[in-house]
Amino acid sequence: MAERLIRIGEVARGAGVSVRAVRYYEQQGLLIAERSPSGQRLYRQDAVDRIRFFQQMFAAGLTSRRITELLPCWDSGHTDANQRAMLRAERDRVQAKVNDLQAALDRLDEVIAITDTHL
Amino acid sequence: MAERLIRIGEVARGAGVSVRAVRYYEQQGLLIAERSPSGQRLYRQDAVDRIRFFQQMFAAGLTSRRITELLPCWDSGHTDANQRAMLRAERDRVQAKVNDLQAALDRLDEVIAITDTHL
DNA sequence: CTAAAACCTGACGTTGACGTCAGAGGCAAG
DNA sequence: CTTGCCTCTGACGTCAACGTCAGGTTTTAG
Repeated sequence: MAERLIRIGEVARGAGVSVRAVRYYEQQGLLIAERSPSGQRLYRQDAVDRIRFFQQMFAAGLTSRRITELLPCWDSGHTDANQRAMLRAERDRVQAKVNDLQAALDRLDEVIAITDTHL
Repeated sequence: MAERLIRIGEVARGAGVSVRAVRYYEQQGLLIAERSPSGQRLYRQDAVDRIRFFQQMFAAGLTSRRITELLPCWDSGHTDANQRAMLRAERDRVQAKVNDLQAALDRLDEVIAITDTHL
């Protein structure tokens, strides 16, 4: 059977983002949609997963520009030297951020422990 | 001996931030400075450590407003119920962020491993 | 058939932590 | 004394990922 296409509202609800966000992703070249004869955007089911993936990368601090540059790595599984360098750079950056956050978390836990002592 | 006071440039260099940033912290109520007769800001040595601490909290996603609300917890070691709730909320938020970042990191490592296979 | 709900394209507004520029004063060295 | 760096107070600019509003079309439910 032909693939069932869904409209933007369903995609947004499915991925837990706003309709505006989905349009924004298209504007940034992250997510291309087909169009119905009347001009409405039509998506395949996997658009939901792609958006969830975008959210994950956004949370990791990657910009939409960087994601567009790295999308072929996921879609084709192949990379050039430049993309590999970017991947490693982002990986290292995220790793450093995890370390920073963990340190901050420790300081928060520290003061929580101290103040709880005074109960 | 009386405490040696330093000017804003030295503070900024010591903490690795811009002079503008230090002024901004004062504007947000994070860091109060004495003033010289001519109006220049004068800081104690520990201002550098305080700024490093601010940077750590900023990196963890706390706003300057939230930090001002929680500063007494560090300065006095005492908290009220409201502050304890905020501390735990921030701790949980940071913990969740660490988890998200770790998941993103895993996905990056995943694609790096795959693309390295194709060398 | 009609009204509500969903969709469309601009386009301006928001938030936080600063960057940057303008114009003016302050401070140690030579 | 003047050169040059540091500091001051506004105040507007920046960036990213959307939020929000306006004004109009389309789809759907009854």
